[in-house]
Amino acid sequence: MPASHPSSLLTLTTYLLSQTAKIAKRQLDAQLQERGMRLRHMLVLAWLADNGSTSQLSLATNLGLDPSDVTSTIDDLEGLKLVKRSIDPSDRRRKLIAVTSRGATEFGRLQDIAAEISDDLLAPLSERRRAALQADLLAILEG
Amino acid sequence: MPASHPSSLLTLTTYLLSQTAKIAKRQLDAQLQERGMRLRHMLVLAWLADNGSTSQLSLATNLGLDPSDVTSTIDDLEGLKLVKRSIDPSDRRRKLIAVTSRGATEFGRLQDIAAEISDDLLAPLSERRRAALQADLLAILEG
DNA sequence: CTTATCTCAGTCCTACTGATATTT
DNA sequence: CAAATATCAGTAGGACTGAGATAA
Repeated sequence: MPASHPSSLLTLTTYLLSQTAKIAKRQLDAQLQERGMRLRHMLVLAWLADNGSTSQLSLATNLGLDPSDVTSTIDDLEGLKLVKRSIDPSDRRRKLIAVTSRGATEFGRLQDIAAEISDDLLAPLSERRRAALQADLLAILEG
Repeated sequence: MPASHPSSLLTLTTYLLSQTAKIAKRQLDAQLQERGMRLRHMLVLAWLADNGSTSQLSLATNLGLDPSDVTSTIDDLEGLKLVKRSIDPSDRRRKLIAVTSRGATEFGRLQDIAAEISDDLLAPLSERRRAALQADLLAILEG
């Protein structure tokens, strides 16, 4: 965490983006760590919650993770009883990863935690500006 | 680079922040790499351009870098003839780091490059919205 | 036989730690 | 002697690579 910022970078929106993102990331990481997880574990849970069971490879490609990292991430989540591996009957090379009910409620908590961190961070902005920020970032990501 | 995003995270502003920041970071990193640098080298150049000569430790604390990393970063910059070390006469433990004239012009180029990346990324937004985004992010960082 | 999926061991790179030299 | 600054060697951890195992 920088104690100050080079003022010639403060006009650079991308610098500001990186700095604010870093703050949010750290806070969420800290919370996740207390639960034996990291960002990628939450990413996987989110994907599964949204899209249902999928193979590990599809998790890797969709989430931009390395397949070998997915293996260990699923290992961890399975150890926490948050997901479950099962062999895809239609292609027995694949393992279908599914969230357990415990995993679903845990992901719900993680969402709450993340939303709270987000709210805290955005506290200096009015409701209206938060919505605008949200929309703008989405537009950038899609652009 | 994720091929898609878990839709339940798209409502999370901090997630969007992280994703957009990641894109910008990658692009800048790629440009810097072609010049034998990384983000921290640019950070150091920016700080020195703004604040004049300082010790390595002050660079470390102000920029949130590890002192041992500052050593190697300055080594690199010195190798590129962009900065110069000299012993602080008033405290001979300290080394004062100063940008060379070549370092100053190089930092100018880096600013241009970074501004271009920033502009490209923000292209989907109107001028007005970009200004608002800029202001909002600053407000968050100060908050 | 070739390809796809998952796993694992090993490698590379980065960040950090601890120790040292020098000066205050 | 104790504290501050810079350096460097070593360590720990993460990300990625390549090869192996199983199945299609």
